[in-house]
This record gives sequence, C-alpha cells and structure tokens, in this order.
Amino acid sequence: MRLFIDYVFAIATPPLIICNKSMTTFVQISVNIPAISGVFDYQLPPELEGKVGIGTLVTIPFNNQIVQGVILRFLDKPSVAVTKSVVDLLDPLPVLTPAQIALAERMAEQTLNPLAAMVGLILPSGLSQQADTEFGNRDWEMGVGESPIEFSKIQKRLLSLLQKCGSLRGRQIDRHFKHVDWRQSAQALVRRGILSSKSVLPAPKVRPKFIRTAQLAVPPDFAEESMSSLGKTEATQKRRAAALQFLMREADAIAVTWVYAESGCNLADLQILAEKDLISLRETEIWRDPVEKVKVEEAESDAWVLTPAQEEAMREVYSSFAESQTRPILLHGVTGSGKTEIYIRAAQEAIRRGGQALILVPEIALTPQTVRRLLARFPGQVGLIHSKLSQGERYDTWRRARAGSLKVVIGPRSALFAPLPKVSLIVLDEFHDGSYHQTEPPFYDAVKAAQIYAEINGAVCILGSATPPIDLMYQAKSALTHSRSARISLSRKAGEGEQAKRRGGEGAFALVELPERIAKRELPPVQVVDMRTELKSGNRGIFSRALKDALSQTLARNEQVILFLNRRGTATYIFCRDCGHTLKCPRCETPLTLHMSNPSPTRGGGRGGGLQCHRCNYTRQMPKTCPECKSEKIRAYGLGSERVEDEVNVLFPDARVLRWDWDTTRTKDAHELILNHFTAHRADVLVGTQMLAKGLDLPLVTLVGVVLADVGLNLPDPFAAERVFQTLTQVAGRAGRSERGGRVLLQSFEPEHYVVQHASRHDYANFYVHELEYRRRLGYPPFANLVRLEYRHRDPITAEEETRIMAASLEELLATENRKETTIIGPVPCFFSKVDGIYRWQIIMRGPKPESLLRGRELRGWRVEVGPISLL
DNA sequence: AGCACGCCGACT
DNA sequence: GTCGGCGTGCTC
Repeated sequence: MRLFIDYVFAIATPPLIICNKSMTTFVQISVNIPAISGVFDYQLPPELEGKVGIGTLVTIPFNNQIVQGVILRFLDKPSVAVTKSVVDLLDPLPVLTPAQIALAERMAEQTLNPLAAMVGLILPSGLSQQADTEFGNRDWEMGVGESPIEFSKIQKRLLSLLQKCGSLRGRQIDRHFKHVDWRQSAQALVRRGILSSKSVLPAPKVRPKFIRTAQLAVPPDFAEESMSSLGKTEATQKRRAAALQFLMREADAIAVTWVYAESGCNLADLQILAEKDLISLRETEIWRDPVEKVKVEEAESDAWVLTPAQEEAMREVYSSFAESQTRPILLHGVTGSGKTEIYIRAAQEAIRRGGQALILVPEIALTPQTVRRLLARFPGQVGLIHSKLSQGERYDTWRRARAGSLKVVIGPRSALFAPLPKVSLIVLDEFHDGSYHQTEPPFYDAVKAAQIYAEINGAVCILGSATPPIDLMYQAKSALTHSRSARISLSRKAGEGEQAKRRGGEGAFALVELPERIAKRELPPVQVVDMRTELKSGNRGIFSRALKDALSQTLARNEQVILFLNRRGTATYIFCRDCGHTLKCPRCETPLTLHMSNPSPTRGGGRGGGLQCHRCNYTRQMPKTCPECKSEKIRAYGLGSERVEDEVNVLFPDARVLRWDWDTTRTKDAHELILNHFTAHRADVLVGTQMLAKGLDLPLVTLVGVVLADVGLNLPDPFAAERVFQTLTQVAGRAGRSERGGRVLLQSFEPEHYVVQHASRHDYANFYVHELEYRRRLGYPPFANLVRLEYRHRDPITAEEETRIMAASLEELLATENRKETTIIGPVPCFFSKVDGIYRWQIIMRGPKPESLLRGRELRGWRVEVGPISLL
C-alpha cells in the first residue's frame, strides 16, 4: 500500500523541468563529502546570481541532506536533465583560488584520491563542515527496561545515552562508542519509530573576531567643554570624564577593554558618550596572529656575503624567476651550507616581483631558528602555520593569506594550501623529510604537489636538502646530462616537450650544489665504533668504551652531548653478535622479522619464534646457530631511548639528562620547553630519536653519539637504507656548528655496511651511486614506480581473502593487457600486521605506470598509496 | 559518507 | 511466508 502511494505520488508530480529561456546559470560543484568522487551540476537561484563565483563555498541539497560544496566552474549546459538548486552562500569571497582548484584536480588525478578529498584538504578546517545525522528519542514515556520489544546491548546503551543527553549528532555519539559500530543499531531503531533522525549541516566553527573600539569623535577642546555635564551622580560623572580624557589623549581607535582598564568606566558609559556624539563606538575586525607571540631577534643584515656556491645558486634562482615556465631547482647543500639564506633571497625576489612565497618546513623545524630568521627578515608580512594554532588563529592566517596581506607563509606540508593570490615561489626545506608525505588517507606527497602547484602558478620551486631522495636526485642528474638536448627539443618541438612535462616532469630539474659549509667550518669527523669487538672484549653495555670516554671528556669540559637512537616501534631484527650477520629472506633480500605469534591464519602459527619475510611471506624458524659462523649468539635485537637515558644516569650521575622523543613531547609546547632548556645549557645530555635529526642549531654541542646506527637498517623495506642514511647524515651535522668544533661517534654492529660507511664520511655522492645500483638491481624507484594497496579488517581471514581476490584480479588484468613490465608483489601481511585489533594485508604494484591499472576502478575499502615512501 | 534497493538465510 | 542480514549502486 505504502509503495503504491509513493508510486502514484511520483507519477502525479513529475520532476520539475527547468526551462532555460530565463538564462538559468548552472555550476559544477565539488561536494564536500570526502568519499565522493566526481562532480555534480546544480543551478543557481536568481537571488545568488552574481554573488557566487569560481571557488565559492555554498550549501546544496545532496540526496536527502544539505551539504557543503565548492563551485568549480560555470556551465553552459548541465550534464544531467534535472538539476537541484544551490541553497545558500557561506562566504562571499571564494575559499579556493582558480590555481587551487587546478591543484585539487591534478592531485586527485595523480594520487587516485576523490576530488572531494583533495578539495577537503585545501579547505580551511573550521570553515569546512560535513553533514551529520542528529538522533533523538521519539518516545520519552517508555523506559528502556519496560519496553515490550527486545533491544540489543548497543541499542540499550544508545537509548539510555539519548535519554540522558537529549538529541545528539552522530559525531558526538561516536565519542561514546569507541570502536563500536552503533550506526546500524540506530538505523534499526529509526525504522521501528523509536528514534528520530534528521540530517544536519553544522555551521562553520570559525568566524572573524571583532572587538569593540572607541575613538574621540570631536575636537579635544569641544570634548573639554562638554566635560562637566556627563552624568547625574558624581560617580558616573567621574567615570565618564575619565574615559573621555583618556580618549582625548589617544588619536586612534582603542579597544574598549583598554578604556575600561584606564578609566574604570563600563560599556553603558561609553554608549552614553557615543549618544552625545562625543565618541564613536565601532566593531573592528582583528586578526588573531600567532606571530605576535614569537620573540623575534634582531634582524640580520641583508648584506651577508654569499659564498661563491651560494652566488651560483642565486644566479639559478634569478634566472628561474625570469623564465615563464621553470623547472624545479633541486638545492643540494650540506648541513650548514647556508640554504636558508637562499630561501630568504628567493622570497625577497618573489615579493619584489609582486608575488608571494610559500616556505614549507618539516613540522619540528617550526620551533627554532629558521622561523625566527624569516620573521626577522620579513617583519609583519609572515604568516605562520603550525599544529599548535587555535582554530581562530588558523582561520585568520588563512584569511590574511587570501586577502593578500601576507607575503610569506611558513608552515608544514599543509601550508602549501594557503590561499595566496599570486604564488611566485615555493620552497621545501629538508624536502627528503618523511613529514611531507601524508601517511593516512587521503594519501598525498607535498613534494609532488608542490611541483604541480608551482607549474600551475608559473612559480619558482626550490627543493632543498642535504640528503635529497635518490629518485629525485636521479631525475635531476639525468636532466643535467640531457639538459642541452632537452632544451633544444623543448624549443623545437614544444608540443612533445609539454607532454613530457605533464607526465610528471621526469628529468625536469635544475640541480644546484652547495658542497661546503659557510664560515669555513668543517663537517665534524665521524668515528665508527665496531660494537662486535666491544662485545668480544666483554662490554655488554649499550655504550662502547670510546663513547664513554668521549662522554666523560665532553662533560668535563662543560660542553653538551647529543645521544641519538633511531628507535622505531618494533624494530627487531635477527643478527649474530659474533659476526654481525643479519638473517635475510633468500628470495628478496629483505631482513626477516621475529614474530612471537604468527598473524597469518594459513601458516602454522602458535609455535613462538617464527621468522617471517614481510615481502613474500617466506617463513622459517628461528635458527639455533648463526648460518654464517655457527655461533650461538644469534639474537633478536631491540633497544629504546629510555634505556639510553637510564644508562647515562647510571654512568654519569652528575650529568643532567633530558630525553626528547614522542613520549616526552605529548604535552603542548613540550618541544619548545625541552629545546629551550637544553640551549640554555640547563642540561648536559640530550637523548632523543628522529626529531634530533631535523635542522636544529645547537652551538654548544660538541659530541654527537649515535647509540646504534644499524637500527632501521634491517627493516623489510627497500627505502630503509636511504632513510637511515638521511637520518645519520643529519644527526652528524648537529655537531661542530660553532668554533668549538665537534665530533661524532657512530656505534654499529655492521660498521662495513655501505650506509654506515658513507654516512660516516658525509659522502652523499657515493651513497647515491651505491643506493642507485641497489635500486636498479631490485627494480625499485627511480627504475620503477610503486603503488601500495592496503586492506584492513577486524577478521584476519577476511583481510587475507579480500587481498588475495584483489591480487588475483590485478594479475588477471595484467595478463589480459599483456603488461609484462608490471608486477604484483604480495599479497602479504603488512609489517605492522595487526594494529588495534585490525589485521592489515597489502599488495605492492611495481612497474612503469602501475597506477594506470587502478584508474577508474572501484576501490571501496582499500587504502591506495601512489608512490609510497615506505613499504612497511 | 548515507541511504535505498535487492537478493539469500532464520524465524513467526 | 516475512524479517533482516549486508552487497551494489547512486547521489546533480
């Protein structure tokens, strides 16, 4: 019956056909629901005609809900016969620039993410809101217990929650139901008429901030005349006179809170004065500016003398500005070679040309010196973005960028999306850093995105690092060897050149080297300590005798020490304490990992001590003796920074030790606190992990000890060696940054390993050669491109099965398309195969263009990462 | 993401 | 014979 009525209704009211003779305007909209791929066409109601443009944020009906959307373009003709109408405008100004829309589109294409997800990345949080469902109790009379109908556990919890709190939005209920799928239970209750549900769209959380100001509105002598007749009682007269006198002394509009504080008056008094037209009260918009809180040091002189290498770099930068379409500049400069000065001068040039500069840094580098230097050189023109900003500060920084009142924006990878009207320069400092990759969906790489964005804007792009990623260096070097012919072909056959560029700019880099430190400072000498001989001579501690000696000498001289440990989660690997041999998979050269309980249900789990290859699923038992030297001292190894801290405390009870890692920096401002503490020399030893390797300038540090250089080297990941080399090189660069000089001790169980060897000589060039050869041999980037597909499921069998099905279907597709160059690696359990009770399986696709196989394919439930930086 | 439609197993 | 599981597909 119900169905029949609906049917009749549908017939009786046919869809409204919009006749187009009144020139209805149609727009293409990206719907602000991250999972939605594709775009949708709407019509513009007459009242919004002329008020909306490209990039404006609107509300639209979508299905049976109201959601946000961004207008991408105007259309002559919608792609569907029936269009719904835009509801409202949320911000009179565009929230996306045309360049940002182009960026979102190209990123969506490149990363295989939905366009809406990319737009969601660019929209400022706070302004961007997703639709939600609000649930309410329909039947207040009936208690949960006395209900005649059976309820499930979840439903009972849900009902009592709603009874207690009234109506709640889905997002709020989520907080009460951690890891519980309550939505289906709620839906069932809605169907039974027990709960009500309606779709709601929260209003933007952020608003411009206004403060009330007061200003004298008459000449001071006139105010003086009126002074006597301001109030009836003596007290009011006195307050109002004081307020007026204060305002007579101040020429500009003053925040009323100041007037209150100075005169003891209140808003009512000021309103009386305003009524008498003696003063004017106004609402003034203010910017919440995080930069105000940063203490800026004395501005350095612009007249720094550049080294010849820096001069050469600047010549490349200037000539890039002169060209209309430029190649990104790969700035390879050792630590302390003065890269920041290049960034600053490039930014000055960008500003001189009427544009703005985006300067991206790894998050951690936002605390100290680099930022202060930039703030000092561009006073009042810098916008700062970091994770500790309040939503209001973030929003205001975003709006100042949009208004063009900021010339330089500094921040982490997300700062790339600051809506600057004319981006002329994009700098990525330490661009090898992993923080430029977003490692959760939507996956994207800010290094890649920056290149695309620079191309869109015709901006100069500088990628700076002491340890550039192998694949980009390879592209830059091949561009160097082919640059002559490339330029000729570019000018002769512009069409083809353009196509080559579009494909991702292969080889299109300008390489600039800064091989020496400024001020003639040498890179610190690095001593490699063989920990195997330490063990043989009976030292089972974590510090070698050499490091202990160096520590006590340095502490005796009242200088500072950094102890670094590249500890990564479950960084266990199997190696022999006698010969240093590491157990590796016979099929793919990746190190084996110890698993107490094997997560794979198809393998014989249970008997503890199984070794597994996370690449090909090869398994074997833990051997009793070393296969290489038959020693019995073959062990799994793991070590944490807490141990290091304890050990220092035991050995040097008088030394003041600080630990800096993710555990000790949970709280707000912890980074800054610990750093300030250390730079003020209120601690002698700083023990820390990765973050020590990021661009810090600690002049009093004369000794850097790497407790175990091998950690992370033996992870089952083709990028492991590169990551360790980068980290070791960066850490070594922390020593000897002042006239006091410095030294580095590198403890290792594999001192002959090429990573340890090259890092100990600060030898990027030979590491590059070696690593490139390794990549060539095993077919990893830059000689192939990768896509990582991950499937997660609570049930281990489902996770495995789903992954097998996908792998099989991809194999089949490869066979039918006869793509012999592309291979599928897996399915295998991920390195972290079970996290939070969820099982993870993955497939790696490897080939010239593996992502093309997935384009347009339904990937529901899959986490797809194009160009992963780690296969763990 | 929601939500509807649609096709197979456990109940009145 | 129906209720309800969640697989598949659509939203301008």
